[in-house]
Amino acid sequence: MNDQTRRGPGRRRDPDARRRILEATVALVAERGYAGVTKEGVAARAGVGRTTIYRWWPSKGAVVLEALRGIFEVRAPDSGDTRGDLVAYARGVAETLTATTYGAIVPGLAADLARDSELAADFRRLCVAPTRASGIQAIQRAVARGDLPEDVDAELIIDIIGGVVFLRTLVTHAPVESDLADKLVEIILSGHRV
Amino acid sequence: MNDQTRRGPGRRRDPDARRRILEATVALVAERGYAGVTKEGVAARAGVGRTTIYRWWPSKGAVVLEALRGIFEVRAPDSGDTRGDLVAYARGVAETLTATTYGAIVPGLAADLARDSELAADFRRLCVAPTRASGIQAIQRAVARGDLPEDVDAELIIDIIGGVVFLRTLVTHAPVESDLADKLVEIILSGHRV
Amino acid sequence: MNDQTRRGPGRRRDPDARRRILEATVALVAERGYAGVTKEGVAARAGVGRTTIYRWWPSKGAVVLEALRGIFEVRAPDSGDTRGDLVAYARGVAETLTATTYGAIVPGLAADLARDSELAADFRRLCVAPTRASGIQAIQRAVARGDLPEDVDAELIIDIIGGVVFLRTLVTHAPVESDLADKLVEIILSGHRV
Amino acid sequence: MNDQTRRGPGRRRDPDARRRILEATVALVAERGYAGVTKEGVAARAGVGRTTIYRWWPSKGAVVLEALRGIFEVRAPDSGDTRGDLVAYARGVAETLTATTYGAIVPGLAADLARDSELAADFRRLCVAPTRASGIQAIQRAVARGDLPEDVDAELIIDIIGGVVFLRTLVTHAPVESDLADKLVEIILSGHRV
DNA sequence: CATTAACCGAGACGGTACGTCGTGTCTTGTT
DNA sequence: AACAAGACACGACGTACCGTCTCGGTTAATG
Repeated sequence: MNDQTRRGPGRRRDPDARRRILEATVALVAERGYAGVTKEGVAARAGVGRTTIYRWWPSKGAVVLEALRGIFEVRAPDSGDTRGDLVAYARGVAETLTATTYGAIVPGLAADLARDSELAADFRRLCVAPTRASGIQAIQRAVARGDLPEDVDAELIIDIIGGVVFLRTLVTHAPVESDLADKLVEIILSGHRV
Repeated sequence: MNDQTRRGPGRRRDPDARRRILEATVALVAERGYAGVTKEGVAARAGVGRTTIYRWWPSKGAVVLEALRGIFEVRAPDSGDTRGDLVAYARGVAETLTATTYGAIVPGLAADLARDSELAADFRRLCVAPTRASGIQAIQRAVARGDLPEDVDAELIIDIIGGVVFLRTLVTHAPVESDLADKLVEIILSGHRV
Repeated sequence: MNDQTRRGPGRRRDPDARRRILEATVALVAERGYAGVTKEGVAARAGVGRTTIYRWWPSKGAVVLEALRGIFEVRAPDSGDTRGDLVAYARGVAETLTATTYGAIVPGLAADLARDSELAADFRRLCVAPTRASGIQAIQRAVARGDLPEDVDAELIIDIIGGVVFLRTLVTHAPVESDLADKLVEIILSGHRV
Repeated sequence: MNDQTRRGPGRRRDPDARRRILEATVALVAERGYAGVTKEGVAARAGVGRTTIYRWWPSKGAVVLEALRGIFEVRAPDSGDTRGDLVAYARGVAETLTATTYGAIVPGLAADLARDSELAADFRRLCVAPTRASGIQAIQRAVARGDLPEDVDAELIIDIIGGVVFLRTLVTHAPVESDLADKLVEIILSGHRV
């Protein structure tokens, strides 16, 4: 989020302070969930002045995002087997979304995203886009292989997979069964039978 | 949510106070979004003591839920045309989720749902269940008509429709195109071709 | 500063909280001087929410004023001996102004008075006026007795006494000798010899 | 306060930086009063690093003192007329103390003087002593002339003049009437009638 | 018909967190 | 060596809400 370029003379940013802040954030999210994270608490836990957080991040969401962006990563394999690749992708999405930390973050974060479009853009860029891109590539490979029609709406397929898991996790709190991935991929492939 | 049984001698609940609270809540949600609603603000706007809110609702989410549950209602038509009915349902869902008020509420509310399972249960019961039930009935009629196989996973179909719209509205902030409903229903019906 | 009149229904002001606040203020002034008093510190010491202080006093100066107004009290005796009464008054003023607590407060308080005219008015009304009035009465008795001319400027005499002590205490930090009162009164009486 | 001698190799003190700091201080005192002057603000206004201020002055009071010491200067004339000289001196004191800038500084500065004895010493040496010395000389000339007795307490007379004006300006906020100087000198001279 | 208790408005209270400002110390690179 | 720039930990500020609590009033069924 911040590069290491110089910015005129003066004391440089202290990488240790930033590290402690991010670690404290991770710990607090794990312990108390997104709502339980406060700048006050992070600063205290990190042994850092509250001002330092304000200096580098505009909002709580931004800190959490940077601290936890690593967890939002799913990659579709490239095995040559369309069904297998898509199922693996769907399973990855389901596992990530139902994992403890993710569940502790996303609902609260989503609320902030709705009010902070810059944060939302960062979230999409850092967390959503790479995963989606990986899924879309898998679909494009399937098209190349002739397993899906050329005019397939890859975005929509990705959204179907993500949407169902997202909805069940965050809204209906319905279980994400182990065979959900298979069922979804079955419908998607059948629905696009060439 | 509240019965009208007597409760000994003394004054009964003042329906006017409740009404003013709910109206103030609606107004505040519209003006400032879910996060902008506070018990303090509602009480002030409603000309009501803060205590009165505490007396009748356990949380801000509960007030908002009661004040706005009416907006969460989609019903699938019963025209005899499976595709038409499902498209109408999908369009209804999309329109509701993209409507101003809904967008102002759901992200914040979802954050509270994640921390308050009672509120989550109420939300599902009052807002989610009726809409889902209507969609499921439409699917059951399609099965009866022979348009969908008997072993169709109706829940999953409903979740596909809701999930895509939900995801795009709240997370990816992607546009919900006018032909989304058609595309979704096409995939679903093709994916279950008997 | 606040009377005990009703102000509509509701929980009444808690006299215990106010008492604890004022006591903590006195203690902090004694320990650390006026500049060492902070609302934060008072609240912590008094075991009180910071808000409670903000509710009842508009500024730190106002709290200190209420907590310590008792110390600003000098009364001229009425012995029938003009010189004796005035000397006693001057000695009282000198003793008060050189006393520990007073010295710890007044310079800092004076700085606030310069920026807060309401506070300044309260200070004059509560702390300055009664003492001055007592001195002026002594002068009027002297006039009645024929010890001072009828057209004497009583205010000026009071200000000479107070001014010298004030100046030495706060600005020049010069000692206030034990015979200062006698010398001052001598000059004043000689200067108005009838 | 600082000489221009060399001090080993390296860059010498930048007189321009000092000048800019003092000018910025004067401007800020005029605009916002003593309390409105901050090291941060001075540095920003002067286009100077905050460190530079710390290097040369130990406290805000010291900067203000150096920036504004010129305004604290009253000199008694030497006309040969005792009454006239003393009245002129008293008028000068009154005018200085009631002048805008002075009023903006002294109350706040006095608060700092009470806590910083070094600053207090500097203040007395630079601002108070010369003016007092001038007044005392006028009194000594009066004694030489036979207008005042030999054992007159010159310090006390100076303090009477300064004290009354000081008290009215800073504490009672009473007006300093145009004939105050005459009245004071009248009392003083009558009080020492030889 | 008087009692009486539930309900209501108002708001005081101890708190938590916010975002801002200033402080004094420090570090870095430039002149 | 002096300087600008500014990062850092810290402390205090004034504000906004929170959840709990205590009042005095109103009101309507019950005794």
